Amino acid sequence: MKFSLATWNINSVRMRLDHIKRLVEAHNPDILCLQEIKCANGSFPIEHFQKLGYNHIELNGQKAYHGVATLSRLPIERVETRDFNGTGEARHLAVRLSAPEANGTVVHNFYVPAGGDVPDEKVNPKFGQKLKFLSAMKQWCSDQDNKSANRAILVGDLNVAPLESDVWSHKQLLKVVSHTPVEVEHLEALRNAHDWTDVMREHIPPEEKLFTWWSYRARNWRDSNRGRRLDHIWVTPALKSSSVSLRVIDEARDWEKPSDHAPVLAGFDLNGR
DNA sequence: ATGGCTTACAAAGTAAGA
Repeated sequence: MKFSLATWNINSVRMRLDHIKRLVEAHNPDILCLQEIKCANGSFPIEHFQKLGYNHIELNGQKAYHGVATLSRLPIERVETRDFNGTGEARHLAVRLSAPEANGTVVHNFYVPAGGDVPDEKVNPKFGQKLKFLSAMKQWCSDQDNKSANRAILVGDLNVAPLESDVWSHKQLLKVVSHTPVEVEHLEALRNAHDWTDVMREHIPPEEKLFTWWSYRARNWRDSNRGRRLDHIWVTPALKSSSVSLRVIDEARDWEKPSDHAPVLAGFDLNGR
């Protein structure tokens, strides 16, 4: 069973309908995982996605902030949404691929809290909440049974750039939220808690700079290239060899009134895996 | 100069993103 999946922090789904159409026309992902849809479920533009052929739609939205959506051409079943911080914010959605050949593969769509400006939980509660969210995710992974048999894909805006090559300047970002050592430690502990594979870095060597986000404030995002890799695609050990292609669709960052994140597109082949 | 911009919203200025 082959399929493609795109993950994209869309920064308001209603502002970006043309961009979604453009991504679909150019790359036609079978599954689309969106973050920061910034609308309640009732305001989600379902018809727009149905017209594009996404007839299987699961939402975890909230008004104005955050919110995730998973849209699929392949049949999916909603599994759950989890509130890792107990804040009531919409930051997770899990669905299962219904096809028997998928052997129960689950797709987790995440939007980890950004964490505010100051990387000190004593003066910035949002930073503490981000670390708490990552710790709760880690605990959830540790608690899973049958870790070697679990078939799961975890994608989304994890809001941490773990490697030196995941930011434009490791040295200059050590005290900037998203690349501080304590955040990287939390992300790595989470990854190790289920032995997740960082699919992007399976395809693109860790020596090579790789970004998925560029600030709106740069005069020319491509020339200054002060990016970070905040968006991720991970798989469980059972799916380690299932990822057959990967690309950051950075041209989307050049479209008119873009999201500050670019989509990440991955191809999977579950056959015999 | 990694904040210079962008978004949502009982709507003008806040809050939030990262």
